[in-house]
Amino acid sequence: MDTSRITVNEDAALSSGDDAYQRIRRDIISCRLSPGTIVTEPALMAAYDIRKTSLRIALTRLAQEGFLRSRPRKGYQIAPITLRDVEEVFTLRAQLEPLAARLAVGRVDLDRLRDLEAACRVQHPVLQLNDQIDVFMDANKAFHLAIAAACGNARLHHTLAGLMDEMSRLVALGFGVQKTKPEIKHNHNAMIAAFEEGDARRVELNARRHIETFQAMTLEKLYASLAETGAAIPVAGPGSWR
Amino acid sequence: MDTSRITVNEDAALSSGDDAYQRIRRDIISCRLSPGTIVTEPALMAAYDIRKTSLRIALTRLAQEGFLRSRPRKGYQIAPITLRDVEEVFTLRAQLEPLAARLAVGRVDLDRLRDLEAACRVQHPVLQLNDQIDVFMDANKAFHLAIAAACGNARLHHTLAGLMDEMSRLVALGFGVQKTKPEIKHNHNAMIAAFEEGDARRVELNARRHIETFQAMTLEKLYASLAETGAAIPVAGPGSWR
DNA sequence: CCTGCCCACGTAGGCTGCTCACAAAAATGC
DNA sequence: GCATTTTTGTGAGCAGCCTACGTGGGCAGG
Repeated sequence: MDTSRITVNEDAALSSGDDAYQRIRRDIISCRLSPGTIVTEPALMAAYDIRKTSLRIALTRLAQEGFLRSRPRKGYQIAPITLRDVEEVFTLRAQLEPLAARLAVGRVDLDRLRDLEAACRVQHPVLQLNDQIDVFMDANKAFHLAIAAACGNARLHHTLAGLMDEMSRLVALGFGVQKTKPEIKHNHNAMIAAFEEGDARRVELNARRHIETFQAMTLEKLYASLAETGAAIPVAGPGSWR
Repeated sequence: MDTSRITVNEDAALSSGDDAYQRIRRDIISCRLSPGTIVTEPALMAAYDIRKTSLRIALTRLAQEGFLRSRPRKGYQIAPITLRDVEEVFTLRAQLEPLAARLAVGRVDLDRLRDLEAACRVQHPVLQLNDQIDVFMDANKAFHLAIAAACGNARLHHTLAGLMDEMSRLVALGFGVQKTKPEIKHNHNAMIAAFEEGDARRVELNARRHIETFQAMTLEKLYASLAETGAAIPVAGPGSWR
C-alpha cells in the first residue's frame, strides 16, 4: 500500500491543498515561477508532487488572489508584472499603512518591533545575494505586519499582508534593494520613536514617508533593471488583466 | 449517455465552479444562508445541484474571502457577523473610497453616475420590502463601484468591491435602511456636483462624509435590530475568527 | 438509575480513473 | 504550397472510493 500519506503532517496540521497553495504562492512571490510564463497542470502536479484535485483548489485560490490566470485549454499564466502594478500596490500601501500605524499606537509591542527591526539588519555572509534579499524582505514584512496586526482590524491586517507579498514579488523581480537599507533603518527607527512617544500624527506621518521612500527606491531599481535587460518588464499587459 | 451537460452555458461562458461560487456567495451576502450556521457538503451539493469537486473549489474560494470557515469533519460555518465586522468594514471604506473618488476626478462618466444614482431611487411597489432593499443595495453598490472602476487602480476597485459586498451583508442582517434614502440621495448628489466641478478635495471630502453617514445609519439600524431580537448579533465570536 | 467507555456513523479531505469540449499542432489530401 | 482533416494535449467536471477523526448514542459496569 501507499504508506507515504499516512498521517503525514510532520509538525503542523497542514492539509495537502494548503501546503501546495503555500508552496506555489511562495515560488510565485520569489519569482522562481517567472511572471508571464504559462504552466500546465501536469507539470505542476509533477513539480509539487500533488494530485489534480488539491492542485486545482490551490490554483483556484491563487487565481482569485490575482497571482495566476486560468487560460482554458492552454494552461495557467503566472501574473505578469507591470509598472502599473508597482504604482497600484504602493498607492494602496501608502493609504492603508499610515492608518494601521495610527490605530496601533499604544497597542504595538515596542520590544518586539525593535527586535524585528534588528532582524532586518542581520547579515548572512553565507547566503547568496538573492537569498540575502529574501531574508531582508521577510524581516521587513514581519516588521510592518507586526504593526498591522496590532491595529486591531483583522481585515486591514489581511489586506496589508497581501500587499506586502505582492510588493516582495515586485522587489524580487527588480532584484536589489541592498544599498537602500540605511535609509530604511532610519525610517523604521523614526516610526519606533514616534510609537514610543505615542504621537499618533507623527506615527502616521513617518509611516507614510517610509512607504514613499520605499516606493521611490523600488521604482528606481525597477527602471534600472528595465534599462539593463531591455524590455524585461512589460509596461502594460496585452489584454486587461483581471 | 448523460446529455445534461453538453455545452450548457445558456447565455454566458460560465463554468460550473464559478456559477456555484457566485450563487453561494450571493446567498451568503443576502443572509439567505444565516450567519453562524453550519452547512455540510452533501446538503450544499443537493441545494445547488453541483458535484463535490466544483463545490469544494467554490467553498475554498469563499473561505479565503472570509465568508466561510471550514470546520473539518463538522461542516462549513457561514461567517458570523459581529459589531467589530461593521467597524472594520467601514473603517476601510472610509479610508479607501475617498482615495478612489479623488483619483476618479475627471475620469468618471458623469452621465452614467447620474443614471446610477437615479436607479437608487427607483421604487418597485410589486416587490416586498426585503427585495426592495436588495435592489437599492445593488444600485448603491453600482454607483460606488462605477467611481472605483474609474479611478484606474484595479486593486483598489477589487478591494472596494469586496467591502461593498460585505457591507451589503451587514445591511441585509440589520434589515432596513429605507428611511435613510433621502440623506443618501443628498450625499450622492453632492459627490456628483463635486465631480462636475473637478474639485478633488471636495470630492474626497464628500465621499468621506457619505461613508460616515452610511456607517452611522447602519450601526443605528443594527443596534435597533439587536435590541429587538435580543442577542441576535454576537458582539464577539467564541474564538478568533480568521 | 447513573456513569463512563467504546464503537459506528457522518464528515471533510484526498486520490484515481474516467469523460467531454475545445484549441492548437501535426498530418494528410489536392 | 495551401487548405482541410486528424491527432494530441489541455482544462474542467463527475463518480467512486479511501482515510482520519470528532461526535453521539448505545451498552456495560457500578
